[in-house]
Amino acid sequence: MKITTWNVNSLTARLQHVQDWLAANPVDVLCLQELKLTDDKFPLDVLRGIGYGHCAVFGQKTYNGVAIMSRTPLRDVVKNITGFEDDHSRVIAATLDTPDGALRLVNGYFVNGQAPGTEKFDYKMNWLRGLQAYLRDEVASHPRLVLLGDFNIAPEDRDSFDPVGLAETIHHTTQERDHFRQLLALGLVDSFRLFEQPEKSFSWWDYRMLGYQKNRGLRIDHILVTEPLRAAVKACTIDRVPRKWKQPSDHAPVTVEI
DNA sequence: ATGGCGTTCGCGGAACGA
Repeated sequence: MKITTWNVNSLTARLQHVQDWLAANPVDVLCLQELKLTDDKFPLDVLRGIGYGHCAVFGQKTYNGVAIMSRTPLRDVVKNITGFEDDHSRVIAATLDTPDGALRLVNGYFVNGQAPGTEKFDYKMNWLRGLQAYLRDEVASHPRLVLLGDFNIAPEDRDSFDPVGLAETIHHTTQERDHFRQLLALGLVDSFRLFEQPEKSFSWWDYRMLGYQKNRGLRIDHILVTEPLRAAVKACTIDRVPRKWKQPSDHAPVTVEI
């Protein structure tokens, strides 16, 4: 079972890349962030045509928007964070039935937060508090749970190309990293760090300043799994190939094999 | 670096991203 997270930075602009990537990487589930389209514009016919006919979609015009695309049926879809009022479409959860039992998927496009001291950063902190409370309940009721998406947090110094120069800036602040650790404390593990990984492994690179070419990136897209799944995780990899394509998303897809 | 680059909306340039 392969499950992928990918911030596509507009599904409209990236639909061909999604199709091309899935043709080469026929994963079981693809979780998308930053759809930047409303539900009625979601290209279900195209995706059904390439084998992903089971889609849970939570779109929004221009900004945000998340979806779970699956080869097999999804059930018990929940949109946004239960108990946290939010105007943005940032979270969608669904259950996938597998031969090994039910798998709860929680796909999130975490708040960016702009910079510490701004209203957007305060929103990020409140949002993270809401997510944590929600996930405490979700983890309790779903032993086999995967939390994945664009976290907009570089959890450790090794997840940034410039941890010294960018210390305490957005994605690197102590407050954001505390929130990441608190998610782990709910009983989740960062699947990427279960394996030996190349140094300077990142999932996002700035479009500007030759960010990708110089590997000036951050690892901010993550796949966390609950403890009962830990032993079942076979691999977690970042695919930099589509970042080299023409007009790419600034994020790379991250895949876990369970 | 207050930059750059890309997407959206909409038709100029602002908002937003990270």
